[in-house]
Amino acid sequence: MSEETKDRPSHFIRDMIAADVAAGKNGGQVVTRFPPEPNGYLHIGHAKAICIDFGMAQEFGGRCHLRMDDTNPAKESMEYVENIQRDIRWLGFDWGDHFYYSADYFERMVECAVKLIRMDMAYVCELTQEQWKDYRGIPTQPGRESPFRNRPAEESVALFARMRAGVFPDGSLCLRAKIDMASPNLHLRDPVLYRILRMPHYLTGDAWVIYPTYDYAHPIEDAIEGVTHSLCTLEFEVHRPLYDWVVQTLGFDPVPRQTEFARLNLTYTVMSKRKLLELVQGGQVAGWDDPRMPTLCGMRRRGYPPAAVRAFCDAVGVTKYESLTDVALLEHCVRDELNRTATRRMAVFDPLKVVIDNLPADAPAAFGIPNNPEDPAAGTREVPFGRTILIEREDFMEEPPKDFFRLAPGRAVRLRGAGFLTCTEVVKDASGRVVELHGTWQPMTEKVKVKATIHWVPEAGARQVEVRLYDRLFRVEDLSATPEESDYRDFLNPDSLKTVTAFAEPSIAGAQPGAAFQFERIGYFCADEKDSKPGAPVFNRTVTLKDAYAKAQGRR
RNA sequence: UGCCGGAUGGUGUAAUGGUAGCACCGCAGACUCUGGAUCUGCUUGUCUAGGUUCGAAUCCUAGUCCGGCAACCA
Repeated sequence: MSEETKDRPSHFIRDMIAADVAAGKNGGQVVTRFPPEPNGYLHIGHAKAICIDFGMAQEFGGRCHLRMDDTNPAKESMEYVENIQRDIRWLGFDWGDHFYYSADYFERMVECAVKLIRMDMAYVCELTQEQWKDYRGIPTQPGRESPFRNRPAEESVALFARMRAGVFPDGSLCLRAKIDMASPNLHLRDPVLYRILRMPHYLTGDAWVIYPTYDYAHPIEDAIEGVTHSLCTLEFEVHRPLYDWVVQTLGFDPVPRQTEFARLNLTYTVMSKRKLLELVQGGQVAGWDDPRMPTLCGMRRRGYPPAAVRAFCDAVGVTKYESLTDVALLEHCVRDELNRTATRRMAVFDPLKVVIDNLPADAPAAFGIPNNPEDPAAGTREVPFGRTILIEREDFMEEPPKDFFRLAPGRAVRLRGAGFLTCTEVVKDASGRVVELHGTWQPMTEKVKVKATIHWVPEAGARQVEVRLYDRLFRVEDLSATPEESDYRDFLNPDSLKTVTAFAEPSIAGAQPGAAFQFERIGYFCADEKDSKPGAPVFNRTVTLKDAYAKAQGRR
């Protein structure tokens, strides 16, 4: 076990693999796989699976294959394949040379199918889907055997060959396993192995008109690749007997072993490729990589560091309990990482002008302020100072309550990295709105006793930047507990995006796309990787900073 | 009411017959050139009922509740 993972709490899958390795199973080898279907983008739920699949292999000195589970050409495409690869690399995992497609094995799967037929373990069935529904039976009652179940093997072999040759229309015939029509497990009631489907496959084009089903293809793929531990989510639990039937009946040795764990659910979001696709197509979000999306590309654009996502996946654990994880845990992991790594800058979102009346001629024209107080190695940057500065409007109150520590008439605060400011005069317009403050400045050497430090920006040289303030996509915590007759889209948060203009210190102009910042006292932001232009970055709010004062206000 | 699986504070997760712990959230305080971070402390939990045992979250029995399964989807 590697250093990095040694002190992590264990879970049942790690324990199982450790026991297998200790027992010398598979020669002590650990081979896992992550098998996405390329019909959508990867989301945070997949991140959990990726961390488990790749993480277990890494931890036990094995390998993890990346395999496109592309046995249904209907919704699959190369665009998805490429983005899946990019997102996994971004998350920090590498499959080396072990990249595969289910389509790689199509020919081999046909050979296996013929073998099954000749073993009298499969047959070509001519029942329509309607008829089959009737033959299959229901959970509480056994099904009936197909009239085609006992046709001679060679007849099935011939029909199967003609199926492949495109002699029959879509859906008219199929190849079924011959297992047990009375099984209490529906998946064992002569499941379909191959269906006829005239649909171009993004990889094989129109080379095939028959496609294997997941239940048949997956175990064969695992077995061919030498996968030892086939880890998947709970909904495949009832498929496991079929998985085992396939690899055992075909005589693979050794056989891969399937183990299931609970998928990840997060509060305030949906985690289904179908729904995410609908949001994209319906225009409720700007695309798969909209920063509000729980997709990996959305989180990247939002500014979530991959290390934070990995830390989160470690933190949620691995069990068979279908839980709903509080998104606050994810946000905690993001803050934790960004606090250590993000470059500090100052930006004022709702400016209030302050004129310093006593600024001496020899006052510093700029201050060197640390880029990251948590990391001295990050150095400092120069922030120009001058007679007129901008402060946050909410950092001033004309009549402050007792628990407000910031600027007020006659009161002093520290200006971040730039000495002290005392408010001497409040200027209002005709409507009584405060439009300007006057004050006096004292250098930091004077050690004025203050209870707060506020951020500021020099009026001259301040850069106006576009900032997108993102909030949760949905208004309700648990979308699965929503009324039956409602649609998840009814619960979209109308305030999930607000675009504002902020005034930032001059150095912000040099922000590189994708770079992470903390705007002090406000939150973490990243320069948008798509919309930023040289010298004119656009920012996405990653997550706010905690704000104890605002929280206390909310309680009042 | 068939099969498979699951239930530990508000949330997530440990403890595998021997002091129910950790993290997040929340609350309180200390500290602080970010009302951030950090540090300290606190509240809250073994689904129910029986049983085995010196001792049960853990083992047994019977219930309850929740999730999944009846695509030629994955």
